[in-house]
Amino acid sequence: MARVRKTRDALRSRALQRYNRCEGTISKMRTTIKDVSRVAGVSIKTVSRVLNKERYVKDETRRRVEEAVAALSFSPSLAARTLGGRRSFQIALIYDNHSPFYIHQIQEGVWARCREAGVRMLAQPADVASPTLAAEVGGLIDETHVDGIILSSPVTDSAVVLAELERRGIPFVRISPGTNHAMTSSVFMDDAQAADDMTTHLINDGHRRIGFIVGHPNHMASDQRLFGYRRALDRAGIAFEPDLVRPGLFDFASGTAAAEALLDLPNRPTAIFASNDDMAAGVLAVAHRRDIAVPQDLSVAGFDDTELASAVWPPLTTIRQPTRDLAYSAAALLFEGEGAVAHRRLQHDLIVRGSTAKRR
Amino acid sequence: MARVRKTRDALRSRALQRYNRCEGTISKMRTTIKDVSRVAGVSIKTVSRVLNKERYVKDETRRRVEEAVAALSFSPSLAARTLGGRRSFQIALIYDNHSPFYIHQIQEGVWARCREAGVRMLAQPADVASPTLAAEVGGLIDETHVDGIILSSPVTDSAVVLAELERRGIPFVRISPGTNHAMTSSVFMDDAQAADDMTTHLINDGHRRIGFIVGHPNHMASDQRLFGYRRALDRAGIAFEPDLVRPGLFDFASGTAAAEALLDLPNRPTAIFASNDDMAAGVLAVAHRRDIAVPQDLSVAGFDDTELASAVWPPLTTIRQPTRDLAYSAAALLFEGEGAVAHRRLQHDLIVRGSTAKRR
DNA sequence: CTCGTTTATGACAACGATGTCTTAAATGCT
DNA sequence: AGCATTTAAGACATCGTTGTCATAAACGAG
Repeated sequence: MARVRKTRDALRSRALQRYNRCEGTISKMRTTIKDVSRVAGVSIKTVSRVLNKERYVKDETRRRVEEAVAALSFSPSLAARTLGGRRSFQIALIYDNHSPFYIHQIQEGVWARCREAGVRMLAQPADVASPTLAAEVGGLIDETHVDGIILSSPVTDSAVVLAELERRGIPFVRISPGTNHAMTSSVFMDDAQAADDMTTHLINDGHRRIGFIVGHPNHMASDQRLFGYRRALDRAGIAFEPDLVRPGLFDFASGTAAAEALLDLPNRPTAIFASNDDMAAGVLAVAHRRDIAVPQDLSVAGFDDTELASAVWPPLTTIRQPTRDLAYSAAALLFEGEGAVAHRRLQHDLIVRGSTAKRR
Repeated sequence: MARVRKTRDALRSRALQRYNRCEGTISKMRTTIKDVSRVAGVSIKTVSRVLNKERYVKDETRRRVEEAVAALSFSPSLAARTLGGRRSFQIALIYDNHSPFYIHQIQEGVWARCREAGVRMLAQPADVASPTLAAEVGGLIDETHVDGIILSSPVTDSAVVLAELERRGIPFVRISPGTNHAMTSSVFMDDAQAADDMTTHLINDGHRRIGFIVGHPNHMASDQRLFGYRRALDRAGIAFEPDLVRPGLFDFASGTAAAEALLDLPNRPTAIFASNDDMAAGVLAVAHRRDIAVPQDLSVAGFDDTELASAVWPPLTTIRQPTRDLAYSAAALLFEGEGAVAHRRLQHDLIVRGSTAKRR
């Protein structure tokens, strides 16, 4: 007998379970669009229309739905919207950068614009050197269905990542890319011009022997800044001396190492221009240690104008890179871009503080 | 006639559309579990079992499925898993902290543990002062179905947020909470003891007049550190002087302001202990500006051992707060905790660098 | 050898939205 | 008034997984 009724019993038990789940106990079920539709007295599709600000909803109906949404403090499930619809309301920010200050500003800028758009930002650290990077990015896209991607340097210039994104046809914007500027959407500043400006400033202060600390080789901006430094020297008719240029990695330690080398030179420079603030802070530390007065005996300049620049002594003359605004604009481009390739250049500023002075 | 066949025509057209979408053109459709099941020659449910490492799958079958997954480089849709299942494979990290470096370490730690667990981390900035904070957190949970939440100070001590989380019964772990320690899971260090250690170190160096800069009033850790400072003074039999204690906000600017006030005192302190590194950097700047030699004429101590501590001159004597490890442990607790309340205390270290010395 | 377990797998509903199609009502035009 | 068009709203399939249940095969004990 038991066997004969198996199916029917199963159905009954299923209904019972549902009953228990829904009404038998204090319900822990989530609030769904169905609840809203019931309260507002319309179909779920109409609620969906209101949620998505679609046309063809009577003002009166819209009002009723909005009231119901507020009354239930309903937030639609992103998972369901993603699965059913064509948008995921999420974008990813991919970065591989070891300056916490820089990353903080990038995150802040992207996040601010996402918030305005009602879109969630997925912050995704990465490793440009990893052989599986492209696969990871692909996996990220498959898993999350993100609507778009923002790349921060140096991921901006990873050929495999760019190829993966192109292949999938997913919209993306690059922040301060170094390569193939024209082919994809990007926001950037003129790194070469900025470095040129700073170098020129030092030259105008009477410096002739200006040390330069290059940035991380993974970052294309490093080349640009070196290029600007050389261009300014050329224009001023100052011969380029390879000895005055030292490699760095954008971090404090490499800044100190480079500074040691530069200050060990028999004919040492009267000014040192580091490709970012962290390394400039390293230069300051070495100068202090050697009792070289800054700026009297040595001018020191940085680049980026991160919080660090104002937190050291003396505060750094530096280039204000509009990092947060670059990030904000990148997100804006993604949302407004409609898939078209677009570019946005932002202005930099030369910030003169106490770490540089006229040569004595 | 047209009317009579409406339904049938509709069905036909629907089938046609499906045909076009699936096979008519170069397919841009995502790879799904269905594709994997076809390649592996099993049902989708079996693929699901392999994906979730469930029991009752033959080794041979498991192997075949894994091969298919690899061959198609398949990544399951998080949206679908979330909707269909009971987990979302996502947790949220909520913070409101204005020290970029601190946040960076927190993010890094949580992210590292999430990566190991195959879970995505949603970094969510917030504003503890916002009246809508609880609603925003609730909305976040509804939207994303996160499996758990990690709170970083000072959100750790927002009563409305805690109430919202309790009400929903969602697992959460607090990093360095200030209140109700025992009632919820948390990871922390002993802020009072750490401040006591540092103060004692300064006392042992012969200092008697020790200035103290309090942290941001929103952070409970600020009180703890002040408490530790007083406790050490008491034990050493040094009278507490209210004039030597100044308010701060955990940022560079408030550090300089407090330092100015302290160094303006007729009988100025021979050491200043700031509640974090940013403010200690502010003290260093003021000392430099006034030509007060550090550490000869003034010892300066910080707290946190952020990157900043080693990037200023002289490098700061400070407390190494295991920020990254706290964050990592918080995530670990969330994953292993099984809903039970648990705690983890991590050790701090006193890091002696060049900014402090014996009193002359 | 038979019967109860354990192991292994599949069929099918469900999750909570959006997309497509249908239909009714309101509106505009002759 | 009659018809086409626009506006408004609902029915139902669908997205890609997991949960539940059913069931066949393999195994172990009597």
